[in-house]
Order: sequence, then C-alpha cells, then structure tokens
Amino acid sequence: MLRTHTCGDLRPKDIGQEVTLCGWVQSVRDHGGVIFINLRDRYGESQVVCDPQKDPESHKVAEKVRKEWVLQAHGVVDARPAESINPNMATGEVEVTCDRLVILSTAKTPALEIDDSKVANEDVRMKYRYLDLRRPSMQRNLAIRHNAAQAVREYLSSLGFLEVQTPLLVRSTPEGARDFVVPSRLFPGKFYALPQSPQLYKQLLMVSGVDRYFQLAPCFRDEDQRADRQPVHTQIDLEMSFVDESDVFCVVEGVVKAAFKAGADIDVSLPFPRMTYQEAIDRFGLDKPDTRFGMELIDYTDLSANCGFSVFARAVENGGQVKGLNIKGGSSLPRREIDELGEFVKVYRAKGLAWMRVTDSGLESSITKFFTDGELEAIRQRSKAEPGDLLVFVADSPRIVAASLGWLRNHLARKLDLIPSGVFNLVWITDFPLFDWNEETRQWEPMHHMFTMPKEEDMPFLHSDPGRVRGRLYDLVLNGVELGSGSIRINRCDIQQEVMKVVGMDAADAERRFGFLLRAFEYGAPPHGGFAIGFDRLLTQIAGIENMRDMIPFPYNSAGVSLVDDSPSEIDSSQWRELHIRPDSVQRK
RNA sequence: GGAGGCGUGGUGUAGUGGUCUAACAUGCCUGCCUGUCACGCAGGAGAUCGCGGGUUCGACUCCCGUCGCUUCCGCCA
Repeated sequence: MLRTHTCGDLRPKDIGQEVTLCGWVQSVRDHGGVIFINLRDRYGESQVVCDPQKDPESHKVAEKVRKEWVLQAHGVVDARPAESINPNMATGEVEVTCDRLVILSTAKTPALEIDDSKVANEDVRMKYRYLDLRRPSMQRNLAIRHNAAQAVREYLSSLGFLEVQTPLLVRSTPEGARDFVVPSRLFPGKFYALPQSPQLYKQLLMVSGVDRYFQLAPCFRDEDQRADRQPVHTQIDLEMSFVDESDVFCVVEGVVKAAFKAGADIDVSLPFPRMTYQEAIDRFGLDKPDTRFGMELIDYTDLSANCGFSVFARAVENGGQVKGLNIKGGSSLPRREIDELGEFVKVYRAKGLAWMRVTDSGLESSITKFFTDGELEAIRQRSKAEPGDLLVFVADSPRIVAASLGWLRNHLARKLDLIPSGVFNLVWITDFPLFDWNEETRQWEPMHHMFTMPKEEDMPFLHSDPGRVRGRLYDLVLNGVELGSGSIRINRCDIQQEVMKVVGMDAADAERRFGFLLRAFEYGAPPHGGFAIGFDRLLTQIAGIENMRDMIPFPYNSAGVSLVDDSPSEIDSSQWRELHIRPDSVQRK
C-alpha cells in the first residue's frame, strides 16, 4: 500500500506515529511560510502541514500543489496547538507534519466544484460524474446503497432464501412496458430483450423447487423517464412457495426494516398497517396515499345530486362524483393562488376547481348562490369547516376526481408545510382490482400482470363483471411513494386460461408469449407468491433525499441518455450488417 | 406525443427595453502573508448572455422558431 492510514483515520491516540496518507487536495492554505493542505479521500479529510523550517523540500513541493491533485504525504502525527483544534473535523485534533510530499498525479481545474454546498447543474454533474461522486454526500449515498444491499442479502439469506441470477437476454413480451431489444447475430431477424423484471423466471424457479428465491435484479424498461423512474433500475426481487399474503408481508417487512437500519440507522416499526385499494382511493384519491398528514378527501356526491349548481348536479347525473378538501386556514390564500390550484388540477383533467371561503358569517364564494342555506350548512358540517378554512371541490368522473384531488392534496401538503419530517409511514395497499379497463383498446388489461391470482370470492364475476374482480395483489407504499408490488400467483392452468380469456388472449397468443411458463406449470407448480421492491426508490427514502439519481452511481438523464459515455451512440455500418439490421431511413444519419 | 420552468465567465447566481463597454460569489493565474481550516490581503485573466430569426432608434431583457437540461400529463403490468 502507498498509505498507512486513510484521511479519516487519525486521532489523538495516533500522536507520535509516522504515517503516510494518500488523497486528493481539498484545499491549500499558503501562509507564505507554513502551508496547510487538506487531503481528502473516501474516509475523510486530514490536515497536512508543510513547514519550510522543518522540511524545506516538501514545502517547496507544496507551493506547486493545486486543488484535486493526488498526493502522498509522509510525516508524523502531531497534536494541534489547543487554539488550532478544529471541532468541525473528525481529525481536527491532530495534523500530519509533513517531511515528504509526493505528487502522484496533477489535475486540471475541476469542471465542477467538489463541494456539497455548491452543487452544479444536473447535466454538468452527469458528464463529470466521477468528479460529482467525489463529494462527501455522494460518497455517503454509495455507502448507504452498499450497506442496505448487504443487509438485505444477509437478512434474506438468514431466512433460507437463495440468491439466484436470472438471464439478462430474454424473450420479448409485447404487453406491459416497451422492451429494450438486442439483435441476434446468429439468428437473422431475431432479437433478445432485456428483462423488464425477472417475473417469469422467478416463477420457473418456484416450479424448480427453489422455494425461496431473491435477487437484486437489474430491470430494463424503454419508457419515458420521470424523476423517480430510470430506464434501468434495481429491484429487490423475491418469490416464495407455499405461502399466502401474510407470509410475503412478513418477509418484505423484515427486508425493509433491515435496509433502513443498515442504511441510515432508522428503526421502522412492524408490522406495517394495511389498507385496501378502495379505502386508499376513497380517502386519499391515490393508490399510494401519503398518510403523514390529514386533509383527507370529503365526499359531497349525495349532497350535490339535486343541488342548484349545475356543474355539480350534472357530474353526479353522469355517474360522477363531487369531492373536495378542507384546506385548514386556507381562506387567507390570495385569489391568484387559489386560481393556481385550479390550474394544478387541470393537469389531471379536472375541468376546474370550485371553492368556498369559510367565514364567521358562513360560506362565501361566487357559487354559494346556487345552493340553498340547508345545502350550504350540510356542506359546512360535512367538511367540519371552521372560519378561516377554504373548501375546494372537483366534480367529475370518479377517476378524475380521485386523481386530481389526490395530487392536489399532496401538492398542498408541501406548499403549506403539513408534512412532518422524520416520519416513515409504510402501509400495505391490498385488494387491487385484477383488471383495468383500457378505453382506447376497449379491452380489459391486467392491472399488475397476467399471473395474479384472483380473490377466491370474486372468481364468479371473472366473466360477468371483470371490473369487480379483485386480485391477490398488493403494493407497499412509503410516504406516498410506491415502493413495490407483488401478488400471489396463479398456479392452476384452468384459472390461468380464464384470466387470459378476460384480457382477450387466445391460446395461440399465450403459447407464443409465455408458453414456456404455462408448460412448466403443467409439471407440478407449487402455490407461490412474491414481491419486488424498487431498490432505488427505497434508498432515496432511506437517505432522505429528493433526487433518485443521487442514489444511482451512473444514472441516465430524463431523455434516457447516459451523459458519462454519451450513450446511446451510433454503431458502425459493419455492426449493422453483422446484426442483420439497418436503419429505417438512410438519411437519418 | 403534449404542457410548464430554466439556459448569462470553469462552476453557481444577479440583472426583466437604454450609463450592461454585463454584476456578485466561488474557482483560475500572479504577488504578499508562519497557525489556517469557506484562511486573509492586493492585483489580473476569463462571457460574442444556448443557437437562429423577428419587433424596436436600441434586445441578456419582448415575440417566433430551434436545441439542451429539468418537472409534470400521456406512457410506465
């Protein structure tokens, strides 16, 4: 080793020792005589002192040194004079009096400052990710990631889970997300796909008798990005045989607890509360409710059915709902900001946002004239409205009402600072519908995937009323973020065929897409179920940061470009030929 | 595919029609300084204000287009 200690090691107990440190120059303070160099590595920072009277040679070297040069410093650990102790530094009680300073590498002026208090723009950070990652907070994020991953592996291993790798070149499945696709050289016109998840493979492993499987699995989806979505993400993927929901919950709860503990020394309490999908939608508008604050949705549909306000009445007449929020103390919001809330809900296709201010003399708004006193009183009571509050309403289809108010609720909570810090509300959302009606294709689609077991008691409605069928399907939600989802799978061919019928898939389709799995199920498939935790999202929560990309060593930008290596990139014409493919338009260089 | 926000020295920002011949911080260079630690002090270099077009006597500033980054809707089982 070129060093005896790291830059974070030295303490008063080391005083008198001869040491050699290696690291990057964080700062140089040249006092004309003595020069102080702060040397930084992953472990911390140490002060190296170059005194011309003690060692003119190293002082001469130190005069040349610049930020981010890589140095090797040899010397003796000394106690700092009492008045020079730096309490803000872990190594602040000591310093290395340098008697040999070696320049291991010089450096250009860094393209961004290595300083947590001066963070550059995202594109600059991505292009120079290796510099960005030198920042202590990013080093911490890498460590959190490692520690959490390690704890997850350890915990699951202790429960008898086997980590099994599944292939990264797999069969393309057209339903669900768009596949990333890899052309085959040996089979002209054929393609592999990168897996969206190891779903089918982990079910095969259950048929194989693996019984308890897990994997920190890379998953690929060629869809448009979001702040919390990457083209490649990592799942803590797991699957178990001979289980029901409670068995899966128990394991996942332990995994999450272990990750929080190892990643940030946070204790989450078990078990996580459960809430049905319907309750989440009714009370919070979203299937990923943030339960850290109140302001739940209030249902005025029954009061609105026959009211004089035609916007409300007509919505109800058309099978819609009228729901709203009571924004405590919100009547002080200026008109302009209320109008902004109206703009906010329009993004979710609400046509508008009605509102009433609550004053000492009752409800006040331009629409109160359409309501009778009795109706206004009923609204006031149902809202538990007090003077100073602001009531807002959306009248529309249940789907639009729920989404617009649900997101408005989250938006307001941030805006009005209603969210307590340091709270981690983990909640299971259960009993999701098995199918989702796709208005465009006018077909039922699986809400989760094709292999989710319907709830026993809803089985009779499989064909008569698919929308009513709930699946043995569950999500884990943390502070309004969907951490992952899972289900108990179908292990019987007859049920599988019924489900495929509902979503309009015939036997030939099924055979072509995942015949290999159906065939496997003919050879003795154990009842099984599992879960997949979005590891990057979990880490973002554990680290308490905003940007998921900060938890990913080399992330992609919002256009799916990797700025470090500037991929995707063009390939040589020889590669095109070798892969038996060609660009769809030659002009498109 | 659609909508919003942003784009000004290496980096982060200010400047919203005219002394802007572009400011501040930090970084960079030179000099001074023996106890600093966001060292200090003095001096200096560094920006055709993303790009193209338009409006105007005059554009960093307004308009249109375009590119890039970002957030959201669609999409993402």
